[in-house]
Parts: sequence; C-alpha cells; structure tokens
Amino acid sequence: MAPRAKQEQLPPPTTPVSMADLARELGVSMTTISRALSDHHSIGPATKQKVQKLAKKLNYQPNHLAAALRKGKSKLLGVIVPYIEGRFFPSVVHGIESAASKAGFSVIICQSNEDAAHERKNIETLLSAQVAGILVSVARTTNDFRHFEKVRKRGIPLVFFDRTMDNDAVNSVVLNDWKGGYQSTKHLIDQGCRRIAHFAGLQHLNIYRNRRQGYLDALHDAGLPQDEELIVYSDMTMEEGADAMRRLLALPNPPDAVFSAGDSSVLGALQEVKRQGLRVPQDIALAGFSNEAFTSITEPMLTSVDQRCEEMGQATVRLFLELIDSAGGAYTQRQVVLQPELFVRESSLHGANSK
Amino acid sequence: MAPRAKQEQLPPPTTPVSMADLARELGVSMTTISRALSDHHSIGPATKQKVQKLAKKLNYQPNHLAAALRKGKSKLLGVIVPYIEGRFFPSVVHGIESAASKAGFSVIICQSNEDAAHERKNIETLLSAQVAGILVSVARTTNDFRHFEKVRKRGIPLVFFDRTMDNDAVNSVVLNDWKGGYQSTKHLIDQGCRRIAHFAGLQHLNIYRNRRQGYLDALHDAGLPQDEELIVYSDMTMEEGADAMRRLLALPNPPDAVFSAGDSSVLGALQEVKRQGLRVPQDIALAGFSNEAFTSITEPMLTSVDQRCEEMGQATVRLFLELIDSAGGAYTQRQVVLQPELFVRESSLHGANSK
DNA sequence: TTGTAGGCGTTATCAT
DNA sequence: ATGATAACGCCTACAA
Repeated sequence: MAPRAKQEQLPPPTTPVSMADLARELGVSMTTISRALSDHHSIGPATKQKVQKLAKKLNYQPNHLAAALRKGKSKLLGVIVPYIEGRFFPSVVHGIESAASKAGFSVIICQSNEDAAHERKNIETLLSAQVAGILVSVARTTNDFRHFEKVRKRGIPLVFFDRTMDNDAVNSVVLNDWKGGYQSTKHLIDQGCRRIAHFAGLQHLNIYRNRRQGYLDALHDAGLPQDEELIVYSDMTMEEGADAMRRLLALPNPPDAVFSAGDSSVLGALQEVKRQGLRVPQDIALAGFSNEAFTSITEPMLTSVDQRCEEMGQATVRLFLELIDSAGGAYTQRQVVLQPELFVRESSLHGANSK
Repeated sequence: MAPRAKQEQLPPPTTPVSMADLARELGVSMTTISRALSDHHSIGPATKQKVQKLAKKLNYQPNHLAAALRKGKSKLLGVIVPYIEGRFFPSVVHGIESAASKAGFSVIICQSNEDAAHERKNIETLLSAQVAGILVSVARTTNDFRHFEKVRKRGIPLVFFDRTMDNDAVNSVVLNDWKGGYQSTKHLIDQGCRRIAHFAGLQHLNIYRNRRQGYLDALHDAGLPQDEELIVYSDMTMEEGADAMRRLLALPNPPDAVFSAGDSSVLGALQEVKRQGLRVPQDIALAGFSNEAFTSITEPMLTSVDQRCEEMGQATVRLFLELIDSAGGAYTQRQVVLQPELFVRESSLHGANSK
C-alpha cells in the first residue's frame, strides 16, 4: 500500500501550442489559422494544407475551454445517476458515452448516491461546468424538483431517463414498465398460476408504480382477484426477497407464483423456496425484473423482463441531440417509451411436466 | 418509441448572471465580487455578506470554464476505461467519482472499447478538454504507448490503474495479482489438490502475466511440477471456460483443480463439470478471480479473489491528488499496490467430506 | 480594503 | 482570400 517513489528526473513540461504560435510561425493571422483548422470555405487549399501540417507537427491541441467560453456552448454533456453499480446504470452509461462521443460530446458523470441534496449539488456542478445538456435519472429520495426547473430556465436541454418526474411536462426516455409488469404477470397466468404474489418497490418511483399497475391490470383482465395481502413493499434486496417469500409461504393459502419488480429479491425468494425443499416452478413459479446477468445462471434460470439498458442510453442521447438541433428545442417536451422484452426461463415454465 | 411532443410554450431562457452583473448591481468592482465569492481575506465581512446574498438571489453560477482558462488549470479529471460493464470497471469508476467529487473534481469518462486507436482519440479529447489529470486502464490491444508520453510531456499527471505499462516509470495503482494467484493456488494445494490447471488470460496484460506467475510459483514452492499442458490461454469467456474444462477432463490424466484468472471462465467450467455429472469440489475443485457478484449464488458457490475495485478507484484519485499537490508532482513515479483478498467458498473446500 | 487593467485561447464581426 | 480587433467570464498583479 505504501507508495514506492522513483527518483529519476523527467524533462520539464512543454507549454501547449496555441493558435497564436501557429500564426507567428507561418506569418499569417490567427483568423486564418482558426478558419483553416475548422475547414472554413474561404481559405485557400494551399494555406489550409500548410496550417494543418504545422499543427500536426507542433502537436497543436485545440483548447475546448476557450472555444466554449467564446461560443457560449461547450461540448460537455452532464449525466447524473443514483450510483454506478449493478447492471442497469453502468449499461445505460455505457450506451450514453458511446452515443455521445460519436456526436463529439464528452460525458461528465455524477452520482447522486440516491440523495436529493447531493443531486442538487450535482446540478450546480454541471451548470458551472457549462454543460450543453443534462441527462438524469432521479434519486430515490427526490420529491422536490425545483433544482431541475433552474436548468430549464437556463435553456439547457434536460432529459430524464428511467426514473422521471410525475409530471410529464419534461423530456424523458423510459421503459414501458406497465407493459413489463403486465406481460410478466400474464405469462404466469398462462402457465396456470392463479394466486400470484408481487414484490413491489417503493411506490414513490414511477417505475415501481407502473410495474405494480401492470401486475394488477393483468390480474383484473384475467378475472383474478387482487389481494393486497399478496403484495409486499420493500427495497427489494435479496434478504428482503427471502423474508417476503418466507412470510408468503407461511400464509394459510400461499401463492403459487411471484412476480417481482426486481431481480435481487426474486433471487432471494428462489433461495428461500429451495431451502424449504419446495420446487421451482412446480410448487411456485418465479419471475423478476431487470434481466440481471445472474438470471441465466441460477438453477433454475430466472424469468425476467429486460430493460433495454443500452438502447435507453442511446435514445437519451438521441433525444438530447434533437433538442439542441431544433431551435426552440428546450421548449418542447417529448416522451420516448422503450418496449420491454420478457425473457422466459425455467423458473416460470411449467411446460410438459405440468403441475 | 415514437416521441410524443407537447405544445405548451415555456418562457425564454434567462441569460446567466456573471460577476460583471453583480458588480454593476452593487456598484462595486469585479475584483471585490471575485474576492468576496472566493472568501478572500481582504474583503470586509459586510461587503462579503452583501455580495454573497445577491449572488444567491440572482442565482449566480460561476463559470468554471472561464476560471480554468484564466488559471490554466481546470477541475476536470479524465478517466479512460476499456468499457463500463461487468463488475470491475463500474466499481472502480464508482470509487473514482466519489473520491474525485469530494476533492472538487468533475469526472469525464471515456471508453476505449479495448481499442488502441480509440484510446489515442480519448487522450486527444481529454487534453483538449484541458483536464487536470488522466486516470487510465489501458486497452487490451494497446502495445504502443507513445500517446501517453504526450500527456506526460504536457506536465499533466497520468495515473494508470489495474492495467498498466510494462515499464514501471509511471504512476500506477495495481492489485498484487501475483499474490492473488499465489494464494489461490496455495489454497487449492492445501486442500489436497495435486494437479492444478490454470485458465490464463492474454499474457500481453500485466495482470494476467502476474496471476499466472503466482500460480507457477505456488506450485514450485510446494514442490509440484509445472505442466504447460494444464495451462489454457484464452479470453476467458464462459464458453471458453467450458471448452477448456472439457478438454482438460478428456486428458489421460485430468487435473483435480482449476485456478482461473477470471470468474466467467470458471463459471463456464463449473457448468461443464456438472453437465458431465462430476462433483465440485470432490472431483474437481475450482477457484476464480474477480469476486464477481455471481460467485456467491452459484451452486456450489465459487472461491474467488477480490480485486478491491472501489479502493482501487479511491487510491487512484488519491495518487492523482498527491501529484498535483507536490510541486514537481508530474516528475515522480509511484506505484501503489493493493492487497487482494481470497474469498474461500464451497467450490474449493474439501472440508470434512474429504476426497 | 477596494479598484484598474490586461490577458488566458478562441471565434465572430467587420473591414480590406 | 485574409487580417485586425473585440469579446466570452474570470483572475490577479499592481495601484490607490
């Protein structure tokens, strides 16, 4: 752990080369340099060549800061996520970075740590950095949205992804969580399940409200009763999933399936079911949400809803780009809705060996 | 997928408030404003109050770009990773962002996509963004390191993490991969294994070279023969792990254990072993590397070496901060080495039910 | 304790 | 086709 230091001395840093240096060297004006480098039409091909060659030779690096200051618009894109862990947010960020860099934008990443105050600070930081836009997935504890207002007042494009505001007067890219919940529940019903429990997340967040509603609607459409006793609200960790499963199995009339709004909790449930010597899916079928990597390595493998993480990142950037392209961009509000995909796996397939 | 647009018109953006605005409003000079806001000692408490109150009221946001341009030093920190997926890199980035933001730095993140050319572009981008430093984990295909030289020539602190250059004339934070390999192999030997195979990564990268060497040294120290037939080189995907396992099990004299330099491949191996009806660890013991989340949910759970991802991120930032603090910072080369931790789980524990 | 003025590197306007 | 010049917002000698 203790750093080991070397004593060799390196040569002193070379000062960066600026346009003024190139201009002096070639005996032309800075205007010419600037235009030659940005491939302006009013510069002779000969001059253009000369300038660009010298730039390479002297290792000229444009100073984006200066350009941004002058133009009033940077090529920085701010991203705020609750945290960078698990499968979802890293994948979305992956998608965002790829799409953004393709469009010439650099991505500044901030974590709100699921904390509203931190999120407010992130906004300030990004505004100070003069970002060209902000992409955000709101913290779980955020219920005052005034800091986002400030962004819009400044005319800076703001796009929400996945976790958004109640209000739909915003730009957002979300999954059709309702449909995910509906499909998954319907699938369980189609497999013959009649008493389906639900692990629900905090109803504060749009995503968990919608997944629950999809579940309820699927039950309703199938003429099945909606039983609040079968809905367990929690943060949906593995432990909470196991606990919830234990409680449900202890009921006089236990469920024959669980649709969980998260994968961790359904994993906990799976382990609990196995601990009790019951079989999945024969005794109880399971379906989760997020299509985490581990869903295809458990035994049995877990049915889950894929959230299209990477597409979400790309779609979010695309929407941002549309906003800055269209003149009045910041004044419109668009909602992009991605379609979930249900991955049916062993944990919910009664198949031939029926029930 | 089709964006739905709202037509409500929002008020036009307000122009950002600058120091000049505050100065005009209060009838004082910009110097006073600047100093009051940065809490300079030579400003009267009364004035300071007034200025700061007005700043809040008018919603003044400092322009970091302008400050950076003026001072020649930004509060931006560049990070280059091969990709943002799996467990390792997101966790490291998580650690980096937390530590950096605590020190007042914003993180610009770039992906090299394991491609050297892309990595070079990333460097250019970051230099143009005038970052205060660059933290990098090199792409798998990088074998020409001249683009990093350019960074150092500019006097910009450069810190490698995890994947570094051969040469140790750099600043770096790495795991003691040798020790991870050694401990893991020794553990298998202690469990009674005598013919231990190794899934090795590309020897191009320091980390895989070192893990392999640890493996070899542990065998040597235990007086066991080193058999190249038992070492399989690959990219260590799940499929490659399964393939390798199949080949090893088909040997006239198959191994009784595998130490893999990665978790995915050992997972593939586990599945293959089970497919063949053999038992883990009784017939063959398994140990991996990275302590991926799934290692504790497989059956049996997988022994693995933890890489201290988050600490690595924090240590990398800490080293960067030391470099900019010490005047001649960019001229020294320090190596920080983190100690791995072996998580022993069922896949390698012969325990009571011996062999 | 406060004010004046110049400049960081770039781009845009206006002239040549 | 090219040049001179001002300005973006901030910081910091240097003056007062």
